[in-house]
Amino acid sequence: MTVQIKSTVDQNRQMRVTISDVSDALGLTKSTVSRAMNDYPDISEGTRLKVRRMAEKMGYHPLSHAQAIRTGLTKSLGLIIQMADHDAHRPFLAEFLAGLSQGASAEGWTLTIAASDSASATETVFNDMIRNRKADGFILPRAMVVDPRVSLLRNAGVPFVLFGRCPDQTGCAWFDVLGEDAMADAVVHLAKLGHERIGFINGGMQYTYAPLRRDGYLKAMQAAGLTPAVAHMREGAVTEKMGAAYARDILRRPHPPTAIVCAVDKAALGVYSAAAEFGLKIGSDLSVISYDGIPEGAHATPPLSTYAVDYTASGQRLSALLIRRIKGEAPEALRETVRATFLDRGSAGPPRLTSDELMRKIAAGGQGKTI
Amino acid sequence: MTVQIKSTVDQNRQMRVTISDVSDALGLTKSTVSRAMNDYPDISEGTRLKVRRMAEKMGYHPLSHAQAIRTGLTKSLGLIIQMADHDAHRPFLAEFLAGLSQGASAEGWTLTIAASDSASATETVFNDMIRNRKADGFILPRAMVVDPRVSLLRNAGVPFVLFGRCPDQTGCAWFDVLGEDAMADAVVHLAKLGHERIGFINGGMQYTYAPLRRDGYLKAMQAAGLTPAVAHMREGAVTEKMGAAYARDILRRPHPPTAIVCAVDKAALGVYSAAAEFGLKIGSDLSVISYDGIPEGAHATPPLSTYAVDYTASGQRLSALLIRRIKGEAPEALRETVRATFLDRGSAGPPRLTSDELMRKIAAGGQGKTI
DNA sequence: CTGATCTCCGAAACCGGTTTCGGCAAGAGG
DNA sequence: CCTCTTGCCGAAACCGGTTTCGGAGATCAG
Repeated sequence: MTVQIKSTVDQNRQMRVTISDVSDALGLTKSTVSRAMNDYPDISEGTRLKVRRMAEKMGYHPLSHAQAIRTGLTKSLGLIIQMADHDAHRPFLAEFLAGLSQGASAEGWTLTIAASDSASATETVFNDMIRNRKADGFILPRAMVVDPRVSLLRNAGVPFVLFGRCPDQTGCAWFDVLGEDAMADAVVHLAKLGHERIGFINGGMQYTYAPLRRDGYLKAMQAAGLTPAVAHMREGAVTEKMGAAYARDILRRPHPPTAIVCAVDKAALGVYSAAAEFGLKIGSDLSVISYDGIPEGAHATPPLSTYAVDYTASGQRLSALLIRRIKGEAPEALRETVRATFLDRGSAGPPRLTSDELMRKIAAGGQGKTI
Repeated sequence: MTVQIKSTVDQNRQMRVTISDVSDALGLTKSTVSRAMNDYPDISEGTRLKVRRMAEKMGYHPLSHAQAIRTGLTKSLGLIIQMADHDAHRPFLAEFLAGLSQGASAEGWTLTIAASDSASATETVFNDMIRNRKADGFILPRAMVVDPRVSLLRNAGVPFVLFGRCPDQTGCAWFDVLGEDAMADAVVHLAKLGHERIGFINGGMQYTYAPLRRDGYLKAMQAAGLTPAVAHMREGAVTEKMGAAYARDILRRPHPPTAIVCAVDKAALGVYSAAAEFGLKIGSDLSVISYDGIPEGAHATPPLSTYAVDYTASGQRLSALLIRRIKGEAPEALRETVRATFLDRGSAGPPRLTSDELMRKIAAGGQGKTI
């Protein structure tokens, strides 16, 4: 039974070149080679080079598990996927993972992942991975306003990097996309087109991005001399269904907006279907600008104008930052933000209808579609 | 700089209970404890129990990295995500990963993942992970008719498990869902409803599931006394767009089918849009039964009747099988298949139109929608 | 009662690295 | 010329486990 495995292991064992192979080839000791590889100061430049070259030539890569038992570092990054989360980010999971893994393997690190169904399970999984040294640090996707993961890790003294910013910044490193700038740009864009009543549908308020995007929207409205109407603002839409419900709600108000900014693409697609119910044409009767860059947006009619996030690149940066964090850099030095890129695709145009025309159309369309 | 990390490691180090702690507590040696934990035959039942109990009580879990340097086994499963693949399986990635990670952690193993953009990159990534012992075995999603991953791993003597069956079965363990049975059931179901002309749109022919599902369709057609028409069969549709194109193509033929079986949900959604173009009502003018169980199917109108796959459960089984494979069980003993579960949701009903009526409707609808 | 066999465990080597300690030789200073 | 550093490296311990080897004590056959 075990024979088969043994032979496999032996095969690989023969193939592998160990530190002793390198030291023997050079007439040095293991310790010298080790220190040369790890840039110890008490190794002369000459031997450091000799060792490096020989290691390269022989194809020597130190076995991370062997290093781990002494150093305590596995050279692996941990990611825990919370299945309880709504699937708003699922479409990007593959890209995100690819980015993370690329960023990790660029430095010779690996990505270890686990999943959990509930918040309490998440805690267990974290503790388990920490205790058994499955990962040297963690990537925390979707920073939350109250984030139990942060307190747990901060508390345990384990390095981590957030995807998204953090209210209590102490000890937090992060990477984030400036959603507030995107929302502000969207308002400016729409204002330039001539829109005056611009609505806003925000995403999940438990995430830190939501208040930021709302502030971006509000600031830009004020800067453009427009008054944001409470009647035109909603929050908590992370699915198409919720987006549609909020859009219907907003559009039925007395002086409906001619444009709606969405914090999340899924919600924007909901706006599309609400508009369809009312017989409104997106891009002329009602303009929409959104945020995320999900593939479905490109296939909608008209294609959704949106501020797209590069999730692959984000993953890469997060891995890079986390590795530096694990290596000891201060969290304050490990905070990066980038701007989303605007994809102007046709769901935003100059307003065509007056307030009254819009109201009439909505009233008429709304009747036909009452469920 | 390093101080912070050191303290962290030290903290964890204090917390961890090592094998020596256990052996000291019992007045035994490390070697005895080790053998007791690993069920060596030369340990008496009494001490084995004493050791086990003390280990449990003290919370001792052997450090997998420490074991790895002697045994060569990391206790981690590898998964390489091919980004070049079309995104037909992306919606399930999260569920699949959750299943894999659950199956792994149930045995105290972990899941290490990497991504690659191209087929050649995949080979590099595999070799890298094998050489550096990042994983003891691999899960290969989406078995292909000609699968370079299989030859690579077979060749390197590294254990693996396929998601999907394999033409050259030597040394292959697998888990698969019986797509052929689902396709056959779909045909039977439609035939019972009264359909006689049933079309078939297959998925990507590079995957092993495609020929299987086609055979399932063909066999059931013959068994039902129906003649499958070449004009009503297409293959290679893995996206909504392709499904729509093929459906248009099939429906424009002289005697169009009253029902279409799809090997992939995405393609079925394409059939929906093609039907809409022709003014055909799904579920009455045109029936559709598909396979996969993607969430979008439930939200389509009418909801898509489909044979759903439980990707979480599949992942769990795959992990379990791979672990047993790594532990030395013969691949022949590690082959499992399950049936998909039919979700009868309303996209399949009795045929309403005669062949001529259908043709007329299609001809009329087709003109209005020419692009 | 003795010798052979079997059970069960301890001692020590080992896996592949890292890290501490100490010492040799060359260079600096007096 | 002699001492004191300093630079550089080897020897050996160590990390947390596994595995080989051998031997003490119990059991059994003669």
